[in-house]
Amino acid sequence: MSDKTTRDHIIEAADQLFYRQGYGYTSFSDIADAVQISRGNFYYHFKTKDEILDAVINVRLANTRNMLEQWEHEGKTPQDRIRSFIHILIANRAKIKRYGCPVGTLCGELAKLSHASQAEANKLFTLFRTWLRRQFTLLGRKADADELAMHLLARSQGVATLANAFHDEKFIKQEVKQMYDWLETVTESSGHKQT
Amino acid sequence: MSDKTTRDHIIEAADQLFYRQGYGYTSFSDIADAVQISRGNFYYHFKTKDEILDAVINVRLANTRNMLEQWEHEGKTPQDRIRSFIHILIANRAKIKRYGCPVGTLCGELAKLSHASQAEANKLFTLFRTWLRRQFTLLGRKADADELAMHLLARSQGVATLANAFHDEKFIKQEVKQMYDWLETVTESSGHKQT
DNA sequence: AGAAAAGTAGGACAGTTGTCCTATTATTAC
DNA sequence: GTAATAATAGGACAACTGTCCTACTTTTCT
Repeated sequence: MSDKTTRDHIIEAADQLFYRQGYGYTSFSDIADAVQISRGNFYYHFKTKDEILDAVINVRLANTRNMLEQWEHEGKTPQDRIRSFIHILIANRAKIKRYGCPVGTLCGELAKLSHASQAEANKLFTLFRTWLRRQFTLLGRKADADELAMHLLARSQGVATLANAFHDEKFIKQEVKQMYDWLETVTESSGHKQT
Repeated sequence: MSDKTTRDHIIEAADQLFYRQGYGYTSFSDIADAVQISRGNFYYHFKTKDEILDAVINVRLANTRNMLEQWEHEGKTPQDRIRSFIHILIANRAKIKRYGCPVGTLCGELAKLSHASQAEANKLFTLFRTWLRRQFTLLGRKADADELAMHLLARSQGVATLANAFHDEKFIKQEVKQMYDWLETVTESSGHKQT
């Protein structure tokens, strides 16, 4: 173990810093300091800042895929799996309170920057969207599966944004409970046709 | 009319640029160019960048207060007034698609920056929250008025975030319709419990 | 052991940032 | 009309940015 290369350490540090401070406010020096490496050496591993960003996004994409796959295996029913998604708000509530949602804040920042990697970052959203859509389809809501997926995604994003602004963890719990309830109603009416 | 001082023009330009590009990515030069003023003269009106930010936030606070007051007068019922709130997602859908929510993105950025004006910016959220809470109270939902207000705020934020990421206006309309429906259910159950 | 490759350090570079100063012009007050 | 004040322009300043180069050290391979 601990076979991580310097490159991996850089990506890891950048990942954290991009989340906590944002991409634009994180400098080469910040990352170099965190990894305890000289700024010169840095250039050996990454030519540009955009290259680091791409690497970070790719790592996040890989991690997300793994997480979704695990949920897929762990959850016996689509409801269980969707509950796993909702639960990340609880599991990460402390960080969300301080830094917001890693996906939402990154995509938001890159949008303002009109950054070239915007599309890549949005794939993180798409990953969740597609996965959720599949779960809702399995739930018998094929017709509005995507709508439901987007709805749930949006609610998660809203919760993260407000929890961050108001520094309020209790609000997260409050909303998560409502999301679980909402999921029940979706499940119940799954055979029929109702919202 | 057109009695706006140079100072006002600066604030106006900064307001726009902060929304479109974000606070951190907007430089003195950007604003000076927009107002067609030299960077040197700029310093005469604002000593620091933070001063401009504070001025912009104050203008936004004032505008928001006016807007809420207008809704208060226009709407005959609390339902009408809350509908006015929901409707801004529709009215501003083009800008939201491109730049996200002005309040949410600013607060998010300042949170990452740990900026001193964070609390001031959050007052924008509080303004909506308090106003919505009052409307829900008038609706007979005194007990959970704040909860409902936060819920609606969160949903708006989530819609804005995703509409921005996916560049999707149709999603806004879709969710707004659901929010109107949700408001109906909140309204219905209000009279029965208590008046 | 010695050669080749991989990794590291330190600093140069030009550009931009926010801040600040001074000289000059426009406006106002008496 | 002249003095005082307000407003503007242009540029200096140090600090920082991302990028890039070169010299040095460590590791790997034969």
